[in-house]
Amino acid sequence: LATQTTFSFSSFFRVVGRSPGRSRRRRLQRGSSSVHRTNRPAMCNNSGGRGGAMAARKGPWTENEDAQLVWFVRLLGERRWDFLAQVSGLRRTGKSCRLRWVNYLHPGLKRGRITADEERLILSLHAEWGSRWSRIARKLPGRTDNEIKNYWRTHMRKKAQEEKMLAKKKASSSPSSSSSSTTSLTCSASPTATSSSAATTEAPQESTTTSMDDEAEQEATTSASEEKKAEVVQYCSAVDMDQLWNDIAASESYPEMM
DNA sequence: AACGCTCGCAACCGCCATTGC
DNA sequence: TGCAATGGCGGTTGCGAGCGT
Repeated sequence: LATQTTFSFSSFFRVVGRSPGRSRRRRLQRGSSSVHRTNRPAMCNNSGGRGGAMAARKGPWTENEDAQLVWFVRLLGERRWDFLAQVSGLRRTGKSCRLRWVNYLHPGLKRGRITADEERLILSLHAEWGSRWSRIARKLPGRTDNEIKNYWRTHMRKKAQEEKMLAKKKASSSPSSSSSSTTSLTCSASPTATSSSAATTEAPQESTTTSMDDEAEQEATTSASEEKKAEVVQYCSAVDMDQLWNDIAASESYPEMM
């Protein structure tokens, strides 16, 4: 069980002591097979990796993982995701941590349905920029590129279906049909957008898919990691975070000190 | 109640640009 | 200047909920 500790205090200082950024580590995600295309809770090997590095977890995030990630992001800031993933003890890749934070945990996120205004904006921006989702997302505060992308896919699917229907109708009816029928679809509010007030409501934190293994494991390790967290807090609160990063940067000059 | 279908969304993958040694 | 690490981005997948039959 000791090897499965959710937070490794010693590794924190070991890593802080050396370079948090550029470890001579092989890329985690490259070259991994596409077999694991699943959201199921699963442990899956990374290709390569440091000596003794644990396999990165995949699948849905648990509440504990979320809490841990939030805690460490607040501590270290929204940067150096790979480092954060290492020191947090989360058995996730930096990419995964970043994604989770950006798409789900970020405090500025607006939950709820896309409003009619937002939809109009998305449509116009998409017409202008195409599938530049992150760019579009920047124009919609509180919305993520993933969210907009998903919305657009659904929207376009609907649109495609409706246009198919219209085309069928046209084909079956006389050729002299009315002309304005198709255009109303693109820029009007979708049926879903009518309840625009829903956007402001705080979505309940999902507690969904915590597997039995996870629960048992987390229960066993939570208290221990809490203690360790407290120690880290003590360490980190004693130092200004900029100071901390400066220290880390300075330590990078002596990578083999540890 | 059981089944199948659709939708919404979280999370993954691979590619690529950037950064730093 | 080249290479490796990292992060950002767009595309894709699969699960679960909701709904109709």
